[in-house]
Amino acid sequence: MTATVTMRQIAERAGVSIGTVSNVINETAIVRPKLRERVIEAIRSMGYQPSALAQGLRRNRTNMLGMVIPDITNPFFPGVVRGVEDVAYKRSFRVILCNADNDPSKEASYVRELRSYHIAGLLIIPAAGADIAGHLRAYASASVPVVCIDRVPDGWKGDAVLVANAEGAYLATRHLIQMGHTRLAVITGPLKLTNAAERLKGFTRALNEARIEIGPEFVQEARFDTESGYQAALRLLRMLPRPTAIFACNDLMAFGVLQAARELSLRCPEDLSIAGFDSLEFTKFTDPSLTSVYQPGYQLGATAARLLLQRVDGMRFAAKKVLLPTELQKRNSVGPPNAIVPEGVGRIKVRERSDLARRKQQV
Amino acid sequence: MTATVTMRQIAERAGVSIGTVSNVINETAIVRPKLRERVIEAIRSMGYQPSALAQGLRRNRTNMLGMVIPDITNPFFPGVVRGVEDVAYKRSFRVILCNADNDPSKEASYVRELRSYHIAGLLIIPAAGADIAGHLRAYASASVPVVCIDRVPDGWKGDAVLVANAEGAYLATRHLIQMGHTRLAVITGPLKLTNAAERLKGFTRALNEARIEIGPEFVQEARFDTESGYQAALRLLRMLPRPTAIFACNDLMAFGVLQAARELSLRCPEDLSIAGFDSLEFTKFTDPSLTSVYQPGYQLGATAARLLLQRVDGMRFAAKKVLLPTELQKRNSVGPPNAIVPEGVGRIKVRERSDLARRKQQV
DNA sequence: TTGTATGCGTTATCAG
DNA sequence: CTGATAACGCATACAA
Repeated sequence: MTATVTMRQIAERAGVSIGTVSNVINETAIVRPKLRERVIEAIRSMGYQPSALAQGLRRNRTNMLGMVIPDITNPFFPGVVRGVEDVAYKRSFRVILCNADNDPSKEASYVRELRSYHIAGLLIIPAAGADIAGHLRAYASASVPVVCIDRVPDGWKGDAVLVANAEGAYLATRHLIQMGHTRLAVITGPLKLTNAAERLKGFTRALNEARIEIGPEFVQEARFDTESGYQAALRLLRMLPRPTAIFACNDLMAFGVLQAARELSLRCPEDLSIAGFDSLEFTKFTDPSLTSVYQPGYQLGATAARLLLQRVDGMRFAAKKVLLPTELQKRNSVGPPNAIVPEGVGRIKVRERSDLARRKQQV
Repeated sequence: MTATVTMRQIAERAGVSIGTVSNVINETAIVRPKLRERVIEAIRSMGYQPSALAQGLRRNRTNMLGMVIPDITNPFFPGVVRGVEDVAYKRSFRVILCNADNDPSKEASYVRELRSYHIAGLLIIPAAGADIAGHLRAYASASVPVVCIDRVPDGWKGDAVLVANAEGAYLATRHLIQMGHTRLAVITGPLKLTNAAERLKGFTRALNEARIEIGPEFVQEARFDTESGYQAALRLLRMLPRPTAIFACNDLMAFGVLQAARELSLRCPEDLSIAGFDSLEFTKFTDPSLTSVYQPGYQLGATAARLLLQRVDGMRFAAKKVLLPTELQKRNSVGPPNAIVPEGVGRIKVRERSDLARRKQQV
């Protein structure tokens, strides 16, 4: 039942006024060294810690950042969260993490509610089909900055940090084409998401450049998770003729494709080439290891947090749209169609450095 | 520059006193229907939302839960966090997520600081070597409940939700022994962590029961990450005679073993059997798929959150130590030593249901 | 049943 | 430089 120690008690102990204590703590005025010492000593000995609540109420702003994400169990997001948190921590900001669970109403409720905490800023990876832009503008009009990550809701004109989705998808698709594939299929994410739409664009551009045409049934929309990727792959692989290569627009769905291929006894890459997007740590351990487009999750979060904190610091500049590069990482799930794997194209044996270590170094 | 709307404005708009508004919101007194309607209408039309800060300050408690974890990018933890968050959300509690980064001082600083937010309760997965029990007791003496998850710091006598670590390790080891292995090695987590120590105990017990003795060099301590697992595996696999089976005390380290084996051109399971712990979603996609001890991460978090909220609700009972069951999941990384894989023991082909779906269903 | 007034722990403004 | 004192937005005891 230790009562929390307040400024008042510090003031009494140090024999000064409460205002002086505040001045010492916030260096908001010069305090005579003698008093200053006494105050500091009192704070130390009594283990005083300012109430973040009272501070927030008074200052009308806290040191909390809100972060709303679709689902922390999607393995792409932890890295993003970590990037945010590391940057925030260094600047003494804390993160309230909210899983919108891909549910627009839950997302809206989080976004609305976070305002009541007087957060200093909001980071959001918008859910599919969410009509959230209005809520976000409410922040702007209360001068609480918002930065969108990874995707952008309809009608969003503010800051955003994204990756080169179209470019990455283009590279992956071109790679498949260069390996000789012409019957290519794609499994997209929910096309309402800007990143999913962009990836499809990249895929299509590569096809157009190579003058390859595919039927609409070779474009399957799924939900960025393993299960829906698996289902989509089953649909594709039961078609006749079936595709010789599938570009899955994220790794989870690519895993689903892997699983479907395995069940249908299709060898990868001999019978089916698979490329993914994300290049998660695990892609190098799958059977076969997965060729995938790397996107810098940690950097995405860290960059967004830095941008947000600039706004929090009051910096004014035109809405920024930061685009982080993607990069095709070739592994073993892609090969020529229906052919013996040529010498040297097969197993790639690399000792990769831990991605996290690499990413953190770049912060 | 929309000023936030306060109770006072609602009161004016509805033509009542601020106290009445409060009474309507909190149902803390019966309000005449007519006034009540006016207040509710005012709240709706003005988009009023109570300040969580002011409420917290006044009530001396918020609806935030603190959650301190070692590192969200360790793929075991997101499920735990998700379990916590789902339970918390349903009860209208929010989660402040803190990555201690396996750094005891960062952990301590988070734990100390969270108090200043007047959180309703604290959930913590303690870091290795952290002398945090004292800080946690400070919560108890301020009657803020604390529940430890997955591990327990030295000297912790309070609530905890753990898994049957020793039992799981015992099962995995016995399985290896039953396959005929006698030169078994183990790669443990940091032995200061109770869960790591428990897993080693289970391993040892299985060995003792089978009257198998191994040299101390076959017990390698690592850090629960892929890299340290990889290094430990290299040390083990360069020994003569080398182990025919390695039990890695979590899946990340098992992936490291897989990588080391691959580099040394050892076939798994023919030349080396590998068992892990966690049974992450990905274990079924690795090459070969990984035999591993499943621990219910989502349930771990959900259970801990429920226990914590009972305390938050003021329930009094003796400190509880909840033990969730573990379960050996056999896949393809374990086989008999130096032998042809017998018929039927080899490839396992199952269409497993998504773990997340299963876990959520159990909430 | 409703209104008024006080205080939660700070910060910030002003006299002194 | 330092000490009172008034908010910040809300809950609550008490008066009406």
